[in-house]
This record gives sequence, structure tokens and C-alpha cells, in this order.
Amino acid sequence: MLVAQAVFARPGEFTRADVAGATGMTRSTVSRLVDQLVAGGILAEDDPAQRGRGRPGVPLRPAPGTFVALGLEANVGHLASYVIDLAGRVLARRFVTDDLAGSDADATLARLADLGAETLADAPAGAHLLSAHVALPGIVDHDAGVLLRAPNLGWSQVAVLPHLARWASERTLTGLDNEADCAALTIAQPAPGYPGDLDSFVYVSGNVGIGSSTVLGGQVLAGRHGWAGELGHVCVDPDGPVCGCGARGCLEAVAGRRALLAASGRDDWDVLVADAAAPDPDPALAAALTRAGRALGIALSAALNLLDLSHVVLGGHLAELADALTPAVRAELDTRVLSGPFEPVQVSVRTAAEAPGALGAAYHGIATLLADPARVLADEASEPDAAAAQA
Amino acid sequence: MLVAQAVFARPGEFTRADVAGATGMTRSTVSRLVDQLVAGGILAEDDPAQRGRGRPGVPLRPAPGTFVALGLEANVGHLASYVIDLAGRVLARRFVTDDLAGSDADATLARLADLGAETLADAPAGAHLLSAHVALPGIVDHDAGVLLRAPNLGWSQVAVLPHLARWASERTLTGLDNEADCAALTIAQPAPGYPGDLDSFVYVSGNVGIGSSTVLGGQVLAGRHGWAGELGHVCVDPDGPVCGCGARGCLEAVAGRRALLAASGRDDWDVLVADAAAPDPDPALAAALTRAGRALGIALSAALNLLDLSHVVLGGHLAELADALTPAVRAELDTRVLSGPFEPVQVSVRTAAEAPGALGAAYHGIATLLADPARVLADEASEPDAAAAQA
DNA sequence: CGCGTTTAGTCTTGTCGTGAAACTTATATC
DNA sequence: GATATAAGTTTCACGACAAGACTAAACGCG
Repeated sequence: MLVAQAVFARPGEFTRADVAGATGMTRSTVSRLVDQLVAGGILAEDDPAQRGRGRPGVPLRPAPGTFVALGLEANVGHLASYVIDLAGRVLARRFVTDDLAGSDADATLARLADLGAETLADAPAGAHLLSAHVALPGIVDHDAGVLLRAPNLGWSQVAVLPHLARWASERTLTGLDNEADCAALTIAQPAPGYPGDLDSFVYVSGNVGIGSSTVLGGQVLAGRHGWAGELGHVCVDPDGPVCGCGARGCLEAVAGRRALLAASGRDDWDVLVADAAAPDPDPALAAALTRAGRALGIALSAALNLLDLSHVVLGGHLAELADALTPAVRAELDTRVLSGPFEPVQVSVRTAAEAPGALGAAYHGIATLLADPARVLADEASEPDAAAAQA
Repeated sequence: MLVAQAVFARPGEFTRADVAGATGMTRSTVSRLVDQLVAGGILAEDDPAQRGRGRPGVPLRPAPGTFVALGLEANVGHLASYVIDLAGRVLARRFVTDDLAGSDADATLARLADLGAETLADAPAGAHLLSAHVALPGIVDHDAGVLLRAPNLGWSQVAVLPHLARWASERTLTGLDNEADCAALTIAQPAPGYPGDLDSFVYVSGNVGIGSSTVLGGQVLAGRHGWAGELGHVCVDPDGPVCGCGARGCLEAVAGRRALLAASGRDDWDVLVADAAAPDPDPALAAALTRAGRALGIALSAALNLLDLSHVVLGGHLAELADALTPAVRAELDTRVLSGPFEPVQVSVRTAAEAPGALGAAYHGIATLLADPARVLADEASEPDAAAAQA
């Protein structure tokens, strides 16, 4: 249903007449559809506050209160949980710091599910849970609901959906996705269904390793298993150091967090960041940063050339070092990206929100609503007792 | 219209009832739509030749005769032109060998258009021209109809559509596309709309440089300007030789045709290919081939890791050397592609058809038909005099 | 040979979604 | 207060589709 997407894309700005103009449908059709969506609790009417000649239109917004989505994330250093409403407002959240590398997958996922249940309990009651979605740092089989492998967690072949079973129903969908793809979604969309400034870009996330995710035309290019975007294992030097993956010269082995610590002779990350920001870093650090910047530029050039992109967003630990890295990165990009003369490559920095993966996972639930609001409305109608019980 | 796509995907196999089963529509709806398509000359009924119980169904196929598409290609070494019908059968073709590097763009495109006109004259008369599409080796602005830059031809900022103006009309669409993307389309689809064995893969085309094109789920990933797939300028060695693009260590500078000739001390390509196939090549050649194979493997690993793919198709000059290159390519892929343990990387070789770009350009016209057959049917109805004149 | 079974395709009917156009409502301007 | 303008609603007619009955064409068994 195009109507809901149009409203979510410009919350509070579009009236029925605007939607009609944007979608090409007639005002009468839009009016009927909007009335359904309002009745179903998906859209809400703002106060008519418009100025100008003629009858003022009624601005439409995503409706608060009726629907929420739960987003969960298990990552190397934390568990996170978000409950958001249709407008993308965070109604409740939890964040637990813990070293989960090598942890027992089922035990950790059970903890995560409990965390999600607590978060839901914190949220205002009476709303219908659209979806419960998990973001995980690894390869995923969407259809089977299995995490195939998460190297940094040390997990493999984990059936994830059973842990979400408490929420799974005809009316609540559950699923799992790659964490970097979820995070990229939050950059492409400041609010669910609301396209941001950037339409197509590569997002580089430095966490422990270096992952990336590509957004093309507002769509996350997740690949068939959510395994796309392994920028960290693009080769930047065939004679370079051996990487944890067994190959030689991966980006991660040069610009990864551990590689930078080792090359600069430091053992505390915050110290390294502070020193890198200082006016005159010592030669070992400067060399390590230059080398990492060049490597990042080389790997990014490959991605941009292969995908016809011209925008890079740095996140994670690479964002913290952005000032120090950017000159070398730019130099490589300017030399290597073929479309550069026509469309200059832009590099921007995104200081990572806390657990963007969990937030993006919650976005997924709303995305399924937007893809087919009629289905949710039908479900709504088929179980009116639930709504009645709340009233 | 899903119906036409289903039939084109299995020409001669699907009956109305099969289509109904495949699309989920009822038999009555399918029957009505198929009747329209048959009346419109898009589908044709085969002889009912089915065995088994019950009334035999009528197999459906793309209709020959009523519609044709013209595909043109201007490339460094040739001009080519194809006229195909809906089933993908070549009704007429032309191929002119010529060195067009540095030629005058408008003069060459005028020649190409004339070649297309000749080809159309060769084809059986009475068919309606669906589209005229040009494949060019460079960056393209689809909307403006402009070739932004084709380095190997030495062209830039060329308005292409005016050369196709003789065919442009309400009923005949014209357009232009990147040549590698068109060629990849012919690999993904043995006939228009007919999906082949491979669903997602990277096609590497070695012509003068090294280009590539990615097919994801049957769709060509062309990027915003048809500029995606610049595998030739992925860096495989930051200390490598300087490439024509100005950067250092591009794949093309190691595994390009000229690079291989230079490194092996030869000046004739056919000799090089023959020597490479011989049981015991000389050390210089063997070293050049190994180096090129490793470089290709490194660049491909980057593409596969970034896009979550596990199939490579070699074409062009790299296909000719496939036997000699494959061991080194495989070695790198096996080490570097992260999804390898789960889904082994497959490398296949596609000996390039003559001018696959032109053929793929013709496919585009049929793709537009399949995307919205109703539009073409409507046009048909609005100009019945043309059809009447043929009868 | 004839009749029932099975499957393909068509025909009829009712429902639903949509657009066209008239109508109502709410504001600004004169 | 009259008029213009724009938003939103109502009415009506049309068309696409599904459900289900019906016809057509093959096979197989008695």
C-alpha cells in the first residue's frame, strides 16, 4: 500500500491531497485508504494547522500507541533491546555490556529474549507487537531462521527463532538479520520508512572486525545470506600480514582495532584515540594510521568501483579515528575511484548510536507493516477481541 | 503482468492451468489474460501434444512474428546489430569489424544506426518494432540518454538518443546501456525472460580492459549509471604497476590483455593463447599467468565478499586463458572468500558469443514488454490501422 | 463400444477496488 | 458578507478478479 509509505516518508507533512498527488491516485481513493489506515491505528491525523487559501488539509503522521516493534541485538560486547513505535520513537530500551565472545549461544539468546520481555514490559501497555527481530553479527539463513556462523561470537549453526517463539504468532512476525545491515538501515532512515539524506552509500562499521553494508537506492543490499559487505576481508596487500580468516593482507589485518593497537605499540584503545587526536602523534602511531587509512581507501575504492557508489559513511572505531584517517583515505579514493571526476566521492562520519543494530532490527518490523499494511489491517479485524480488551 | 513472465520463463511448457498454479490466480482469470495476450500477438498457442489423463492443455509460447526488438552495440573493435523476436530467435544480424578507438562518436553512431536499419530490412516484414537499444562500453546517463564517458572509445558526453530518433515513437522505445550489463543479461537469460541455470554471479568480461557485471537474483546490478562492475580497477597490489587510470596495482594492469602480452614478452595474442595451452609454457609466460590468476582471484574475492556471491563466470580474453588461470584463481578464492566453507565458489567459463552486448541490448526491449504487457496491448489497440495494413 | 473419470478451459455471476465528477466544508481575500 | 480556492466526501459506474458451475477432450475400464 503506497499510501502508508508516502505518509511515513514525510511524517506530519502530507495531507490526503498531497498523498494523492504523490501517488497518482485520486483524492477519493486516497481518502478511503487513509480512513482505513486511521481506523486500523496505523496513521493518525495531526491538527489542521495549515496556512493558505482554501480548506486546510489534515496532516497525517504514523500513529503512536497502537503498534510497537521489538528489536534485539546480541553482539560481541553487549546485548541490546529496543521497543519503538511506528514513528520510530524509542518507548523503552535496555543495554547490557558483557563480553559474549565464546559464550553459549542458546544461553545468551535466552538472556536476550528475557531482556526483550523486560523492555516490552517497560513500554506503555496496550499496543500490539508487530514483530520481534534479532540482529546478529554473522551469516544468516533467513528462511530457516538459523545463524549459520558468527565468527566473533564463536557461534555456528544456531537456531534463533525458537528463542523468539514466545512472541511468534499469526499477528507477530519474528526474524533475524545481519547486524551491519540493520545498522545501515538506521543510517538510511532516520525514522522507519523515512528516507534520510543519503540514498546510496557504503557504511563501514568497525567493531571488533570491520564490516560494511551497502545501501542502494534506499534499499539495504544484504546479499542472499546477509553476508554481503565483508569489507574487512577485502585484500589490500597480497604481501600483507596474515588475517584471522587465514588469508593474507585483509583490510581488517591492517586497519582493525587490534591491528592498530599492535602497530602503534599501545594496548588501550582510548589512549590510542586520544593520541591520534593530538597535534603531533609519535611516528609509530602516525605510520600505523597512514597505513590503515591507505588500506581503507583501497578497500573502499574496490567497493565503490564495483557498485557505482560515491558516498562512504564511517562508523564504529573508524569513526573515532576519522580525522586522522581521512587524508590517506581520500588520497586513495581520489586516485582510484573511476567515477570520481564525474561525481566526487564524499566521506562522512557517523558516530555510532548505541546498538544501532537493535534499532535497525526493530525497523524491520515496521518495514513489513509498510510493505503490506492491508495484511495487518486484516489481522486486526480478525481478532477484534484483543483491541476490545484494551479499551 | 505476471502471466507473460511465467510463460516466457518456461516457453512451450506452461499451459493456462500451469500458469494459474504458478501465479496463484484462478484459471478463469488466467484464461482471460492469456486470450488478450494471444490476441495481442504476444503469446502463441502450441499444438496440444500432452500425454496423460484428462483434457490435454494447450502449451503457450512467446509469439513469433508480431514483435521484434533491435539491439545495437558500438565497441572498440566492432559494430554489431541484432534483430530478435520475442522467443529470442535471431531474425537478422550484422557484424562489422573496425577499430573504433578514437573515432568520431557521432559519425560512428550514425553508421551504427544505418547498420541497424539494414538489419531491420533483412528481418521479415510486418513485425512491430518494440524497441531500439544501444550497448556502449562506458558510463551512461539513462535519463538523459547520454554516454558520459567511454574511455576505450575515447568518447565523452555523447548524446546517443538522437541517433535512434528514426525509431523513437510512442510505440517504440529507445535507450542505451552499459555493454557489460547487456552481455551479463544474455548469460543470466538464454532467451528473453527465460532464467538460466545461474541466478546470481559475477561475470568478468575481458575485452581490452577488464569489466564485470553482477547479476543478483536474475537482476543485473547496473548501479546508478551503469558504471558498476569496474573489477578491472580493483586494486590487487598497492605496489603494483601503474594502470592507465593513473592508480597503482589495478587488476587490469596485471591481467589485462596488454599487460599479459608485455609480461610474457609476446606481441600476438593468439600466440600467447596457444602457448598457454601448450603443456610446458616458458617461465616468463608461466609467471605472467600465475600472477594474473592470483590477481584475478584477489579481485574476485573482493567482489564475492562484498556481494555475498559464490559464482564466477569468466568471459572474453580471460575465458580463452581459463585453463591456465584457473588454478591460481581458485587458490585465492578458496583462501579469501569467507562464505566458501558454506557454499563453495564455482568458476565457470563462458566463451563469448559474438557481440553479446548487442544481443543483450535487444533483450532489454523484450524486458520492457514483459514488465508491462498491458501497455503494449493498449498501444496496439490505439493504432489498429498499422495492424490492418499488414493484413 | 460406451460410460465414468480426470483434467483443461470457458462462462456466469457477485464482489470489491477504483476513478470521475459532483458535492460539501473550511479557510482566505476582497 | 460574497466569492474564490483548496481539501475532503459522496455517489455512481466501470472493470478486474474469484468462485463455482459448466463444457470439452482425453484416458481407462467393463
